[in-house]
Amino acid sequence: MTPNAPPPTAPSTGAFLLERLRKRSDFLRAAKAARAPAPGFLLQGRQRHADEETTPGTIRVGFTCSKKVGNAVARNRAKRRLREIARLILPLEGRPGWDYVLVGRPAVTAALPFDQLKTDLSRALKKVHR
RNA sequence: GCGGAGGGUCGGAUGGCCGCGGGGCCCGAGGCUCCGAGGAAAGUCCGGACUCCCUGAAGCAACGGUGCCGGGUAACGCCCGGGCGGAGCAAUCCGACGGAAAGCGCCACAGAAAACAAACCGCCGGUCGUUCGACCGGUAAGGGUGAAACGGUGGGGUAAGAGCCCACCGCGGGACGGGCAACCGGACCGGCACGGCAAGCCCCACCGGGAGCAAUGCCAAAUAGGGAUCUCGCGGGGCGGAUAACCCCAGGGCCGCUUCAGCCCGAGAGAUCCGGGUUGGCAGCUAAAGCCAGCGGGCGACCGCUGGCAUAGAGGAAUGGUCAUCCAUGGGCGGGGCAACCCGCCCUGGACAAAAUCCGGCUUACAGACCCUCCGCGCGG
RNA sequence: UGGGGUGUAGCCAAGCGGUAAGGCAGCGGUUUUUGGUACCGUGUACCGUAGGUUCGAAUCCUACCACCCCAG
Repeated sequence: MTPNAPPPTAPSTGAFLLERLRKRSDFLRAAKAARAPAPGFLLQGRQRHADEETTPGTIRVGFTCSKKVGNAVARNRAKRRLREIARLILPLEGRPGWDYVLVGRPAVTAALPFDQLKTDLSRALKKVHR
């Protein structure tokens, strides 16, 4: 009964520390950089400059769900799902020294199957890294 | 049983794996353990608590709000009870419900006339006149217009009419009685005088300083123009040796105005101290006019006493992701049964809406389930 | 958290108690060989939604909805 049941995909080791974006200016800088649309969300990403006062080698990530996504319940749910895929995928496939921003979309971010969101994030990351 | 009225409660459950915020413990990387959204957390429409700002008190003015009466409350525009008006057979529900004889304003079109009495067609009398009619006077019953036309119906009366007179109804006043009051009843009197709109201005009564937890306080870091305190000094006159003390007279400023009280300034110089905006951290920050139970008072809102409980505190903002089973819901298939329905399997899939300083209300949204009380009709006893 | 504003035809809009201007666009016509221009004519409004006040509401009042802006 237990032969499959692989270990969970979450990296318990924490190869790279995830940090949260908190300043508006960081979000604005990320918005001007490369972007990769996905069915359930929009990914923005960029490599930080050396002169920015951040701990190098960390991956930073932010989440945005505007009023277009819906009311507070819908926005919170979309942000939680985005946060969850970021927690599962970014430590494995993200690049240290980069900032990422995930933007929620109305209806679909909360409705798509969870596995599809994860594979979409992997694909979008490859696109942004080019 | 059918139909209806009012009120209340709940608003998925359990578990596995991986996570999030906060508290506590372990020496630490890290681990263990406990707690972690709502009845509306919402809209931000009212009322407060709490902070900071503003010389104080009284009166006036302005502005804003409330608006039948009484009570409850920290307070309210909320709640309870009562009155009045309206809807309903009823339970019950609804009502911005003070004042139009303080004043101003408005009432389109139609109509003779729209608020103060008047008179277009009429009706009646008189004069003139061949008829049609003209003029003078009386009248407001009839006609027509309008949302609204100056009491209604009947009778008497009259030249024709009219509260001119009478009866009933309406209206106004009202001794007296009931009620804390709103208000209710009302002998009797008046003969009709008083159109509507105050969610038009307004009048009356009552209430109200301003800003808001991004308030405000503290700490640390890095940088330029300002303020506070103290000392010296400071208008005119009197007294005096005196820039001292005391007294008198002035000037300016401090709440929108006035009065009273009070305070400050009034030549500058020196010394000391502080602030402002930026970034980060800490506090404010969760014990709340709190919740539950019992007893007592009150028609009730609610109040009092006793006992018990400790119940989210984030800060680009935690309370989740995913899977399984069950429950509610909807659908399909099969079986049993006359039927209502029952059993099994499969699929579907969970109302509204998420704390942001806290509390009392209001308003709005809400799949479904359950409970209590009452009313009408039918049937049975 | 607090404050302010807007909503009228497909678009821009006036009107603030008495039955909804104007312009652009649209449609039809005249002029032109045709198109454009010019001229003439014409349709289109539950006045954001729902109640209320009033004889009468786009206008006044109340609640709600949507959008926009401002301050710390």
